[in-house]
Amino acid sequence: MSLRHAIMVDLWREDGTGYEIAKRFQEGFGFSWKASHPQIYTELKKLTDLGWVEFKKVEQEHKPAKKIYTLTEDGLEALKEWIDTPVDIAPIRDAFLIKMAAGSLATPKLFLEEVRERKVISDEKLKYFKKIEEVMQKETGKGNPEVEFPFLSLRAGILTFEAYSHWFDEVIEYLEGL
Amino acid sequence: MSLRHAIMVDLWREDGTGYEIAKRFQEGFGFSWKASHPQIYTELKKLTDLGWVEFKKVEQEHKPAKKIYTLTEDGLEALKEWIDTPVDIAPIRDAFLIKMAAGSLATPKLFLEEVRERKVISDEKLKYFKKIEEVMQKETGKGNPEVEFPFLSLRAGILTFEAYSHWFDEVIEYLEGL
DNA sequence: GGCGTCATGTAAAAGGTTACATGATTCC
DNA sequence: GGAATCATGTAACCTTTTACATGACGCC
Repeated sequence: MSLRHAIMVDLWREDGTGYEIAKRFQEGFGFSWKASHPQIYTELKKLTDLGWVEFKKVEQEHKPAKKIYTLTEDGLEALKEWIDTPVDIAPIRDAFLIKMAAGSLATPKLFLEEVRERKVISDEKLKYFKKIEEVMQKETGKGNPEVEFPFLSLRAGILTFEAYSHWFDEVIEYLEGL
Repeated sequence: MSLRHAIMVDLWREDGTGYEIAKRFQEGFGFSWKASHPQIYTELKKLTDLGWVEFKKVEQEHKPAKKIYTLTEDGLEALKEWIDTPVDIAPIRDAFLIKMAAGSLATPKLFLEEVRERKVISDEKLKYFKKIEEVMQKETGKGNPEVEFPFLSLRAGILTFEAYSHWFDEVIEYLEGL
């Protein structure tokens, strides 16, 4: 049940509508979670029933009304409790690694194309992360845990995407030499 | 629907019972997929109905009868087709990264403990991967695609777990200095 | 006229986990 | 006596995705 807590952390950092949360999550939410909008609306309703979040309805002209959600005191307590409880290690489920293991069954040209595309996308993400890193390092509040922890979370993304980048190079080198 | 293809790749590499496939998958199946036994038995039934795998029933003394599954010709064709079709990039869903982003809400002692435990487990896995790597490098058939592709798949595991190892060091250094 | 953005949701289907069920053997 | 290994499966539940549904505005 980590979606619940991912939403709570997101709201803890900044209030927002379901729509805004969904947008942040589609881009990977601080590089750590992915979720779609129906999932988020459903979970926000459950969290409201629990009293862990609450919302203010805001009418808008020329736009549909929106609900701005906030984490409650109870929600913050529940979140702290969750953070102090160890979580399971995330299972690896990457279909591309299955394909790699059976790469000898692939049409080499198509496979090389897919690898190259992946490297481009992966490197773009890495570049984006590094840009954020730079901004964070210049930020006032350096040394402040509320800046340092998200920074470390970002570092996980940077280090893993750097690893991917090197891996793609190894794969491309092999495929080009075939 | 990657579980299906993960099972097919597994059977393509070596015939086996549902029980054996489940065992390999619990350990991460070549570091790329995780699945539980009810899921595998269910999928094997579907694959049998499709004619993509078949089994021989083998009676055993002092042990329950077992079904040894094999990939069929049709199954191999379907697998090749899948491999030539690009797959989506795997979403990141790591609850621990959520916790990291909100680490300032944690009880430092408990958090540091969890990170240290994770580093130990992660480094053990890395050591295990590196042992396999060594064995593979000495293997006859070096240069053979059926050895090289699984090797590259393993390399993905090694590079990402090395990245994790460095990341844990960064995190531990910060937490110890708090 | 169609697409993208803002903004909410419901419903059905697919994918995955956990609990239940059985039963013999071997090892501590 | 209890736990682990081998070997199969079903059923209930939870999680996630995809499709459906609505509606106004601005842009090309």
